[in-house]
Amino acid sequence: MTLRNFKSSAPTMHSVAEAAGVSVSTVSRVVRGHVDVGEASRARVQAVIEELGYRPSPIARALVSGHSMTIGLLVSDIANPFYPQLAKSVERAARKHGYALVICNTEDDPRETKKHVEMLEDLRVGGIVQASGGADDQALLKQVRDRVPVVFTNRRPSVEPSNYVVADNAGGAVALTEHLLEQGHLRIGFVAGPEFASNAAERLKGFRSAIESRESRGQGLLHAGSFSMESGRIAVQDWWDEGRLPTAIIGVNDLVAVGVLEQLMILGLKVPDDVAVAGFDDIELVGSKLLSLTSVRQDIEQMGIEAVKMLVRLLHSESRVAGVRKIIRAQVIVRGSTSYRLTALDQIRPRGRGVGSQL
Amino acid sequence: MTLRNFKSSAPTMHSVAEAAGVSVSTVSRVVRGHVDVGEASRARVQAVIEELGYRPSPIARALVSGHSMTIGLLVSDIANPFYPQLAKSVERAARKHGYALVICNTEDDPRETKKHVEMLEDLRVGGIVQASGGADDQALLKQVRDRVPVVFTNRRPSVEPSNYVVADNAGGAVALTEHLLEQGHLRIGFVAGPEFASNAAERLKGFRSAIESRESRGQGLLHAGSFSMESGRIAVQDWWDEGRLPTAIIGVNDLVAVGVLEQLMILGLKVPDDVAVAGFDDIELVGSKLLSLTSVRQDIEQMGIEAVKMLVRLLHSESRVAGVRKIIRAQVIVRGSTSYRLTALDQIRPRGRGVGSQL
DNA sequence: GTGAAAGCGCTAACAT
DNA sequence: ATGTTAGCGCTTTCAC
Repeated sequence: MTLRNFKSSAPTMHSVAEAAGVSVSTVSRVVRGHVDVGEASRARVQAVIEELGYRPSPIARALVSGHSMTIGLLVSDIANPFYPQLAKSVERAARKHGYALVICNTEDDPRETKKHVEMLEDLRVGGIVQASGGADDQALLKQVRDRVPVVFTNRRPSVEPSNYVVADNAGGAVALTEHLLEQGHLRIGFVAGPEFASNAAERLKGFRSAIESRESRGQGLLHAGSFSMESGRIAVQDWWDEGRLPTAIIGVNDLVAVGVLEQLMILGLKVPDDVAVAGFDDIELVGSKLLSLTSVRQDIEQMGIEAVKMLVRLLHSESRVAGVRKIIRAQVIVRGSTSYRLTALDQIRPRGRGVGSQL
Repeated sequence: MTLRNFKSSAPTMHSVAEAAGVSVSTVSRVVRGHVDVGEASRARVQAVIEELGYRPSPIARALVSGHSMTIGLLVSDIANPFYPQLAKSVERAARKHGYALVICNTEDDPRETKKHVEMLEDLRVGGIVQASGGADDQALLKQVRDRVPVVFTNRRPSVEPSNYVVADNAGGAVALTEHLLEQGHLRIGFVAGPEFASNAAERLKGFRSAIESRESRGQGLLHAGSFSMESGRIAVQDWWDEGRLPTAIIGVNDLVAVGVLEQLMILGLKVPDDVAVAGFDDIELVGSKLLSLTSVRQDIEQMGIEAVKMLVRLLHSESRVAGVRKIIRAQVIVRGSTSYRLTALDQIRPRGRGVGSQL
């Protein structure tokens, strides 16, 4: 009834304790589900918590414990459709484990990465999922030392030992290239990605090895590029200008492949009749009949789930094990862009070791 | 040199103070750029900070100040291409003001929204950008009371007074419909979105008013739907089955329009010859020559920037003003899907009051 | 089983 | 201009 008892701010542990007639430590125990609490107290505290609508402060918790229940996700470009799909999965999985997600755009710039990681450290994140690693993987690990566990995904890290979950990019590329060879293509073009991105490198490697295998009589053409549509368009135009357009073109990812499709259309060429086209990732869009793009599918959702699972396991294991890896299967989804026999009916060609060694 | 001085953890304000031979308050003043600090001390402290690589703890700051330098962004579905574009812009703008961004997926579910907002409150975010408001706008404002400023965007909130920055959806819809009418279309279909989404409602309203204007001799057809491709496909199929397919179809957003395109293709119909198609948002993808979709562009980047700007202004103004609004111009980007005279050359038809009253 | 007390890294009076 | 002190809301010994 006193005037000074005016505080209308959010209930704290203190106010709960007061209202329940116990000490804050008891409330703390109840909140954390500790065992050493009498039934009577527990019930009373629970009731008060309910009544007051008390919610523990994650900030205070983070300050004292050194951990916020947060995970950081590093992506090069959230506007690239692949990443939102991954982010969605990671967010879901993280939340299932009680973690909130902070997404950071690195733009594949080491300085940006560094700044973001500093911020994540300051936020006392429980762990970091790096989905767009590159040349600075080493620096990242050095920066966080053993303070924050890191799981790489999408792109295999360039440093060992490290924890990662990536798709069998090379295997997928081999399967895809073989599919194209089987279709009778002899001149196959590959629009590559940036060299610092290991997924791009592995896809290229798989392509090369398939082309160079002794059963193959195919010839490979290469064009440098990035992960953008623009990159695909440029490659096609260049090849066209040089008068040596391949009869089949692989984009290092679906965005590039879409760029390829676009430029081919502009040139008045038919897909797959004149040129077959395929990509990687099987992002949602390209499965549409409008594009009907053959693509190497990596289960993006599974990748996100596994990455979080790995991170959480790392978090809970006191020993800072490093070197946990998991390989996700990659399978070729054959669609109209590489096979004109296909109309409504798409085929699936499984592939990849899909083993997942677990140290 | 003592053994116990082993602590290798991150430098704190305390350790900086010690090393610089001053008190923590002085360090705090230096860090915050306070004026009342002697040149000598300031220099010494700066040097030590540099040397130790000290970074202030945002968590401790948040605990004492009640604010983390964070902004929450609520979106219905991060995998919908519109939102990553918005998120990117919001993140950039937020960071420019020193804020980090936390993205939350509400799935247009009030319960999810509520839970996420609770989390954001507990995180002591400086403000919230709600990009997917709906029936629960009222509840959201009630939940945060005056604790956290909220700016609505994309969808105009259903409650007044409130702060928002949205596009001139109705105006854009009118302009788009008029464009279709000018093209000679008399039966125009509109695939609507969920009723709780005001942007969808306003687009429909604009469509209706254009159709019903006295100059128009057009007839409007309506099909209920959501914001998904599926929604567009179903509408087309239904109309087709009923034998009353319009000669022009507007999707409530680009995703729906793409679904429309897809189903038309499956039915073997030509765009724009048999049916013209248009959408809203002008997301990056649909500008591609592959789709060449006519769309009502709202400057997504500008929308994000303005939303953050508004939020920051709200944050800095002690008075909790409510009722700040801004309307973004909407313009019809005419492409091949509604005009077969167009090939490489796209036209722009500006529209919208584009005023932006500013209370 | 429960409480008292120290302290996480800061900011903000209030001294001086 | 600078130092001292009291918290912010919690967890965590350590007593009892």
